Amino acid sequence: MSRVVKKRNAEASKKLILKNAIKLFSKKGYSSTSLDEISKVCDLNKAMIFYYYKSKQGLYEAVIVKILDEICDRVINENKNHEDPQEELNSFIKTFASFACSHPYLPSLLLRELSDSGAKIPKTLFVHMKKLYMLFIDIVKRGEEKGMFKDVVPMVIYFMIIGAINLLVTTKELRIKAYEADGLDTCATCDIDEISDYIVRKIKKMLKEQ
Amino acid sequence: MSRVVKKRNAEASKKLILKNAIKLFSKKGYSSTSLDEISKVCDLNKAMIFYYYKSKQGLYEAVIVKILDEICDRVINENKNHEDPQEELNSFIKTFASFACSHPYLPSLLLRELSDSGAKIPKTLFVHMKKLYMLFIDIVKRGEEKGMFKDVVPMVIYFMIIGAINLLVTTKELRIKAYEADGLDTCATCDIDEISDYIVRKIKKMLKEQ
Amino acid sequence: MSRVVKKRNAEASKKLILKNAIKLFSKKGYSSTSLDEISKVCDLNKAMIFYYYKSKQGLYEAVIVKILDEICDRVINENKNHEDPQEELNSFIKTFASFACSHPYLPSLLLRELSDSGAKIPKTLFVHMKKLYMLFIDIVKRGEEKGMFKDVVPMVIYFMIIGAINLLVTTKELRIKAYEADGLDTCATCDIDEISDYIVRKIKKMLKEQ
Amino acid sequence: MSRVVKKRNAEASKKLILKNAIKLFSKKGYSSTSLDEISKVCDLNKAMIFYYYKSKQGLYEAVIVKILDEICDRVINENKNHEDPQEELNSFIKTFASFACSHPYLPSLLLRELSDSGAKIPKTLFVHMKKLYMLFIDIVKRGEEKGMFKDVVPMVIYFMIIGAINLLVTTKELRIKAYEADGLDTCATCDIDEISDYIVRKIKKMLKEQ
DNA sequence: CATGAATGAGAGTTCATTCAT
DNA sequence: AATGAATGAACTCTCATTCAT
Repeated sequence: MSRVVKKRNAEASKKLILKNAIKLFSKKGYSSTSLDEISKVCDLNKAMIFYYYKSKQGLYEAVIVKILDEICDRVINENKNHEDPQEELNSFIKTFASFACSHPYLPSLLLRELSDSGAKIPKTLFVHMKKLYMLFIDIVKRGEEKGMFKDVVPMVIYFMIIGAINLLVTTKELRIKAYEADGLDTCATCDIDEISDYIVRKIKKMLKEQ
Repeated sequence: MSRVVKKRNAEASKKLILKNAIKLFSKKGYSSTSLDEISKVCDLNKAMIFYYYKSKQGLYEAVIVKILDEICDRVINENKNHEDPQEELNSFIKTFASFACSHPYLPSLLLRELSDSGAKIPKTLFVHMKKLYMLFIDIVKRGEEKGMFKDVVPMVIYFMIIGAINLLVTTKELRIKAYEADGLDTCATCDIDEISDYIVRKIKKMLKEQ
Repeated sequence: MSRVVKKRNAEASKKLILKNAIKLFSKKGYSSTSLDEISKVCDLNKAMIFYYYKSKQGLYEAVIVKILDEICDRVINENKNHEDPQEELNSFIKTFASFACSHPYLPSLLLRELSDSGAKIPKTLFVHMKKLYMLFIDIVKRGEEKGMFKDVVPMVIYFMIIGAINLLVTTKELRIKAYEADGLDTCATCDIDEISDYIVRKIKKMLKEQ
Repeated sequence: MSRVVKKRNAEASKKLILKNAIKLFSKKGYSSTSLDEISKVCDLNKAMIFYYYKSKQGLYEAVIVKILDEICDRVINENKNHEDPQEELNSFIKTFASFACSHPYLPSLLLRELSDSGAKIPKTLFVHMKKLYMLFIDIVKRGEEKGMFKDVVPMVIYFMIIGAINLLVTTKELRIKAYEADGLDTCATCDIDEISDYIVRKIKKMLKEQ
């Protein structure tokens, strides 16, 4: 009956749980991820999850808040350096793309949550999702005022951008497989910078006057 | 102990299960949908699902194949009437959008599957997903050959189109809520025809030679 | 990581735990009361319960001993003033009833313990329960010797008295509800003095010689 | 991986579960009884309990209804033979006592439920408990009308009777132990008939005029 | 074809208890 | 004397799956 007692470092344990929860929830979705698994990966007792996050739902919300806060912060930060709305828009796209690529859980979580018949999304998530969209709206507004963007329906353009990037990131492996198997043109070898440059160029063309 | 045995022909029961499975899997996702629920909605015994579809996974694949086949057939059918690649592309977008709107399970399923760290997607599904994309590639190719489209990376454009439409359809309720709550510009009142017209216009602008 | 250590003298903390344990065990029973809850109500760390009372069972026994000691002391004290066995019996009944009423945990605990297939009752508890009964036997004996009580089987009479009082106290709310709902005659408005006067009168009639 | 499939007799399994649930809930109370234990005793899979009774609470209510219905039926049945309220009262007491003795779970369950801070008792239980009390009230009423009973507060008398009998039944083992250990007069050797005869005699004396 | 009884594995959650600090 | 981190076992409940009828 050897009872090995662990670390005893609250902050570390709490963070460890969150880190692994992000990974697993993104990979497998909410219901398919079990707390058993999370705790095993953390090498911590399952009860610790309840100790720190009250419930599975509580942990999940912590995960979402963490991820969305990070991407928002990053976008805001990058845009400090730009004054021109066009440049801001470019920066928005590139920042989002590179973040999505290096944190591939963001796209899957976003897609999964948004596809979960949206209306039931918990408030926390809702609020945090809005934040990112509002950053986008803001850029668009300023662009329109300066006469740089024409005929913009921000919701649709926003979904074109993040929809495409999200899908490109989450399907990466799949696209490689399809290319190897059937020689299908799936952009298998493009890296994220090429892709986001392309998107930037296309969106620019789309929004410019005339 | 009177046991009432329903007499229904086999085909009918099998179809009934598939129909309700489509509804429920789309609404709640794979793991959150229980076979108990599906069988109750069908007013059929749970064991029948195994009889016809072998397993939960088997039923799920049948669901996906059904949906993807339907959308492919629809796209092909609509395009019989067009000769011009630009018109074909427009038709592709509009057909997909209107189908997605009237079969709102398609977008959620597509997003969910694609966000499920794609590599594990079963072969059947894989094959069927490719079919739709190949229809798209085909249109693009012909457009390029005729010099109508320039600078096209089909995978990215494809994901822009279906990414945006999928997100717009699945977030419908959410966008209405956000509009009512905060007056946010979420395209809440646009109908799908306006939206797909807008997308058609923007994509056209994007692809036309300078 | 500032850790605020409460300074309270040991006795105070120990008593505080006992006090709240009495309340909670009586209200919800042994298994439905959690040490978490007790410690939260005390605003003390859960581990302190183990520090002072070794285990949940240990705390529970302390609770019971405390209660039974109190009621015994009270009965003994009140009877100092009486010489006549009949008056002592009356006093026993009234003291028990008024104590039960003002410490409503006594009846529930007694009933619960006695209904817990008695044989497993721990020794401490056993000893303390006997004490009260022996006070009763003593009164009866003297009454019989003086020829005042006839045909007394003390165990049965004892259970009639404390059985009735316990049930009346623990069912108070229930009886009010039943009266309000169905106009049932449940003695809903009687106060404890009327009731114990009635019991005294009836027991007297029961025991007096022909 | 030997999977032994059992009986396949619905009625039998359902009854078996109820039977063992009665035993265990009475012996250990609601929260201390685990469904694991019940299913093991039945040699049936735990899930069967949910299959037949939906939840632990559901099973518990079934248990209570069963017991209370049985005692009510028995009382009603025995009283068919009597016309005189005094005889009916005697019969009520004796029937209750002998039933309690041969179904010792009744007293513990009654005591436990009534001691559980009555107000939270579920409706089903509430209704069934009332039924027995109303049978009692009825007898008393007729006795008073015929001038046979005087000065009756039915709730108190009722609780004296069932309180005493319940306690005598549940403490049987305890009383024997106390007698053997300390020679205490605990009515250890009396059988239930002697006891109920004694109660009948005492209650009669209590209620008669003069 | 269809049913309902039965199962086993695992889910989220609670809780008494221990121990380093 | 007091704390909070950590544990393991148990609990209620769900679910995909099987099988006799």
